[in-house]
Amino acid sequence: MTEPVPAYRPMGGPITSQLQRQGKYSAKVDYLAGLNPEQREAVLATDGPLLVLAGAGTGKTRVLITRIAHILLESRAQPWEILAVTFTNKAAREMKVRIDSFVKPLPELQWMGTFHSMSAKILRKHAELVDLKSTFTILDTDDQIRLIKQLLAAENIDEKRWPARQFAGMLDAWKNRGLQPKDVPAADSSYYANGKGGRLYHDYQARLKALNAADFGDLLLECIRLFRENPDVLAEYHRKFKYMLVDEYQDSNTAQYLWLRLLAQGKPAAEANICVVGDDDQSIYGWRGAEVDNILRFETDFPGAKVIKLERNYRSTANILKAASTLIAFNEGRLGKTLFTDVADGGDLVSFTQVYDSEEEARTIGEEIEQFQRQGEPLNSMAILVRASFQMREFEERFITLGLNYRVVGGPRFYERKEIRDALAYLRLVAQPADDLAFERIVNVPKRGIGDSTVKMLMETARGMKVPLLAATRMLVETEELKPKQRTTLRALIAQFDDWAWRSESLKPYQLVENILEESGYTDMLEAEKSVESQGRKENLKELSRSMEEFDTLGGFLEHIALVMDRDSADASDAVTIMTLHSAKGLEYDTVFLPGWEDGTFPSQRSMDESGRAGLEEERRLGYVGITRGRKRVRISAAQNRRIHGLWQSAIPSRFIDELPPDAVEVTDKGSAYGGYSYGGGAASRFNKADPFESVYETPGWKRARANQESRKGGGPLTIEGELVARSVDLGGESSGYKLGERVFHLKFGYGEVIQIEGNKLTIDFEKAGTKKVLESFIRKG
DNA sequence: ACAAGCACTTAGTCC
DNA sequence: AAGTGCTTGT
Repeated sequence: MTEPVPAYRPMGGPITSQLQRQGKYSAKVDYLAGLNPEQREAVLATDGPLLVLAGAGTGKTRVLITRIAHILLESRAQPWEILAVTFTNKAAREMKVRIDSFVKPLPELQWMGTFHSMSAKILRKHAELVDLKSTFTILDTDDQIRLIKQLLAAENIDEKRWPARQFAGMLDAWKNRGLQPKDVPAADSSYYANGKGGRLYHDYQARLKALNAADFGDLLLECIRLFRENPDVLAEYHRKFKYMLVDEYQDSNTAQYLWLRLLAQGKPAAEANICVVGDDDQSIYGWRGAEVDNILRFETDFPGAKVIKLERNYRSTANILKAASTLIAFNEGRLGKTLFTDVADGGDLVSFTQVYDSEEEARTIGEEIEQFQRQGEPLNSMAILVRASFQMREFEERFITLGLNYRVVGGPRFYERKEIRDALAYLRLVAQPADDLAFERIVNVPKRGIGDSTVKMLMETARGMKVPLLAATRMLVETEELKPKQRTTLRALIAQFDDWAWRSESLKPYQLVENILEESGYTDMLEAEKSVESQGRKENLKELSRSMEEFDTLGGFLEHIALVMDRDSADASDAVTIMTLHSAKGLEYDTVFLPGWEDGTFPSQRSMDESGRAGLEEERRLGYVGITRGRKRVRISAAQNRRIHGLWQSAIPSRFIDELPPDAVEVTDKGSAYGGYSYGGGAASRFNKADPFESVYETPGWKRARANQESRKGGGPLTIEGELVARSVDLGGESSGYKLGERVFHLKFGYGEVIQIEGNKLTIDFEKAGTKKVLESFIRKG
């Protein structure tokens, strides 16, 4: 394994220019120096399949980058012949930047990016082979939901009983598993809306084609279909990609796995130049369909694959590593890596603090941050990592009062704001006249007097003539069918769009959007509002236009926003970072705060309810990810009281606290003075057998999950049975389960008497609350 | 066509 | 506590 190290190539001089002329690269530094033997081996083993199991902070990214640099410097491949897939755009961007410090000239790695963006790129080239045009729109979750709602309405499916979100979730799961409509198992497809699930999927796909659109899942799925149905296209990419690298392989789902395998098939499995890097202990996307099994079976898929483990941690102190290792050891079925460090000094103990409520938590952390700041620590070296984004607000509010500079990563998203989405809808419709979802969104924004009935007429015409809404409108305004007022309005709107489309050829995207906002009356609408909010909206739109300046084409910009939903990445100011544990993966900070370690919040109750033990283990890995982000200091806290859905709930510290090693953790309890739950034995309390939550698997959530699983095993598709029962309860209509004059009880309004029945809606004269119209499902017999 | 008011829901993590 | 979507009133 000690292969000879290539000689250091000096920079500058005639050699470099000669290399450059040949399209070759030279090293800026001795890039192999400083790598440990395992890392070096992982860099040099360029040919044949390679699995790198890299624990947190073991220099995984460095290995990937050095490996790419090595391939380029050895002239084994050109930049465009290297496919490097990451899971986040952040990771891709970071790698591009870091490669700059190794190699010159800066190679243009056009095939480095997320699975989704690489797939989109391939799909645009061959769109017509999967019934799309190369200008297809990428739908986000919001568009997806609206589309599903339309389908549900068309099928007369009650959206109350069968929420669109639920179907979106199922669609997502199918697509993550690489299933086309025809592949969906019968049990799955019969689950939703009394067996309409499968057909809805089919209809949904048909609608996407009509809209010339693809959702996130399609980007991969349609790419897979493209490869399968067009061997010649696939062969083209086999020839193209000489080396493939995959980061965070433990997070790949089945569709991504299939996608990769198709691309790797250009050579016999044992000769495929594919390198995957991952850490089973950091698998935190199971809910998104990630299959840890992918990493476990790599050696089977690629026989003779070399496996290299990276276990030497360069990031954290011994105490932090000990805390993380002890916690993760509670999981079963690991590949079993053990992180170690050479540094003798253990460093600061990991701290655990209990506070009274989330407000005090924000206050305490704010004070600590200010203290570190006074000691000369830059704010950039500190981060607060939360389980769920609703926890962020409290910190933001506190930091605003303190005047503490902070930055939120992946919080309330810029591109999901209403005004931004409106502006984007205008742009989408200009770029893509078949984008009916965009048309519907803006046809009456700002208000033009185009109401539901007019829109309905447009939609009927569009459906009848099988053309997009914009085209249907274009025709309708030439007839007598519309009322004069609407006809004039729509005719003007069409003319505007034609004009914008024309101008989009010559104007830069940011100029176009400014014109559109001005001419559509959107800016005037905000002016007229005069509210504090509308001021902020105008600011956001300016920000949008600014962020568009770097784009030369409208299509390029729209692609960017669909796939790259992160914002102000270029903010250079010194600020504390607030983000979720999920988006923190791959990052590191000197000081890391981990608030909200309360049972139910973290580990999340829903995760445990839905996925039982597997869910709990994924939460534990999330904890492991959180702790291992810290270089010098990790400060965990838990609130005794937290407000959830506007109600105060008391909470006990996370069970994970009990799984931390007592000798690496220091416990300070700020909350006990207020009474309430008093935390007993510090990190050592896991030895206290009297603790009712001592066993992880006896908590209410776990019991519930287990009960669910039992019933599932019980036989037959649980879902059909469950549904049939539910339906027989209220076949609704006139045969409501209630009679006029009957005494009933409502959770919120108390007792009352039924005075009118319309289907599942009952009018009830409540004793205290007066007469209300209430859904049947919210009352019970009194 | 649109605004206001009300009942009911919602807050899990991301490309 | 804040947001959605439905119903009612203008």
